[in-house]
Amino acid sequence: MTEEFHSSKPIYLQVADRIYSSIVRGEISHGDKLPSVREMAVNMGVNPNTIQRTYAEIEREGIVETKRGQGTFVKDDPGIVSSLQNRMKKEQIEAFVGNMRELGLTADEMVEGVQRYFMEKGGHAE
Amino acid sequence: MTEEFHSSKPIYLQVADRIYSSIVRGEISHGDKLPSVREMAVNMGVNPNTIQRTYAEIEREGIVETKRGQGTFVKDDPGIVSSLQNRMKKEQIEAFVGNMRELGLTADEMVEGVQRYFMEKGGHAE
Amino acid sequence: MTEEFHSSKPIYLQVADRIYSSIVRGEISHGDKLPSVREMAVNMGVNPNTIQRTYAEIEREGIVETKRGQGTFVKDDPGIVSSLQNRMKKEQIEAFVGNMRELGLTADEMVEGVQRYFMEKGGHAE
Amino acid sequence: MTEEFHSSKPIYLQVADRIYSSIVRGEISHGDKLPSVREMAVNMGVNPNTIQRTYAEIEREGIVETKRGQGTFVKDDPGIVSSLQNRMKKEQIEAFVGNMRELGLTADEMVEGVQRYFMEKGGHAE
DNA sequence: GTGGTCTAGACCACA
DNA sequence: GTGGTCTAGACCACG
Repeated sequence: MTEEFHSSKPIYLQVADRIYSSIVRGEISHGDKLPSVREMAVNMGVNPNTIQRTYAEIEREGIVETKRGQGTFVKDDPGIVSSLQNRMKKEQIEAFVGNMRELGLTADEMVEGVQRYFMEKGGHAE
Repeated sequence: MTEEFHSSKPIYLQVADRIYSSIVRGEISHGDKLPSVREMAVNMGVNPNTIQRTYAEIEREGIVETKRGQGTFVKDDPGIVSSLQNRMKKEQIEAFVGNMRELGLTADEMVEGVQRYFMEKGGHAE
Repeated sequence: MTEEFHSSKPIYLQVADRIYSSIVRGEISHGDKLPSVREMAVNMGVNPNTIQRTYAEIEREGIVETKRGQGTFVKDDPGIVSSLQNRMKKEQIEAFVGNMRELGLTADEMVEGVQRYFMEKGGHAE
Repeated sequence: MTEEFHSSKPIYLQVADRIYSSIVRGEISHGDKLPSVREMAVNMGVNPNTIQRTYAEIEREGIVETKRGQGTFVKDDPGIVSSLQNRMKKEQIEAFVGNMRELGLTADEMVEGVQRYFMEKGGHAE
């Protein structure tokens, strides 16, 4: 099940993003074990070193902890999910607002822009 | 007036963003001449090679054209501004929605998130 | 009574440190029997293999001896405690002085640093 | 000028320690450029990837910043040296006190231990 | 089995 | 030239 990576963002960060998404979506829960480095490497079709780097990164960010000889686990803290979601949500909004502001847009125009996006897509509420 | 560039985005693209902002905000109009590569390089405190690359990039995107021996000019097309703004706006919104969707958020939650951002900031209109 | 181990130091050495502490503090005396590997493993909440390794290590260091079929005992030598304490103390001081010297600090500054540490902690004598 | 690394601590962290020492001792000042990754790798007799990791680590710790295409520089902040020294000094003292306390030693005994160390070494004030 | 480190050598974008 | 990423393959300590 090899995957592909397109963005210019480093693969090890793209993998981190996927893991974050899985956690936020509830596909992985607090306390769960992540696949081993080697296993994940095979799944993703990348080198184990790349996954190693991913795991080191998300551990540094405090989302995950490694238990020696046992593996890498999502921190067993029930608040980790909402905390992570809020953090990522905030980051996205701030980036979005900052960029739109540079285009000379007002708050109302930003909100309206997002609303219109969904209207034009019709009932595409996935 | 040396500036500083911190983002991980390449400097030459950050410079392009600034130029786009200036155009969209009306500080530069269609048909206007951009500063020479060397002049801009001094203003920005970066290497002329970097500005060269910026100009090549925004020319490639069709925003600007080079007249030999005269310099680089914003295309003398009255619609260029709104066209540029619309394109960038659309890009921002699509990226934003895509990212937020990955966090498992609904359309309503996205809109609400942006609105709340401005409420919490209060009269912080910069 | 499961415990937790955070330090980057190997768990089997952390367990050894605890045993050394117990001996030096007099909680265990020369000639005393240590808990069995399995018992200790349960107490510490770690794998028996890990304790096995701990016992091998402290035996190798001459603090403990294994009597076949009977268990692991602290050597029945009255001088073992002060000897162990002196050795560990010396190791700590040498490491400390070496590290501080690398920071360009003088002997006086080292002594003063330790003294000040306790002053600032005030009556925080645990 | 190949060097050797003995400690069980990873090489990339030992290199970091050396750089920190150089900064604290004033051999490198704020704003100075560090040797390039490749150059340092040759000096230290290790693989460039290892140095890369060192540089990434000390950048993450805020001691150093990289200017794209130019190199890695000690942050141009006059307070960086004393700040770094204080941080490392504090770390050393806390570790030392913690370890000595585990040996059942009192504050006075710790101070005395360090003082005696220097006395026995005689006028060995390097 | 697990994660962590290291080497070798390659390729890339950036300035 | 610089730092950053990635692969391939190896070795290690730990549990």
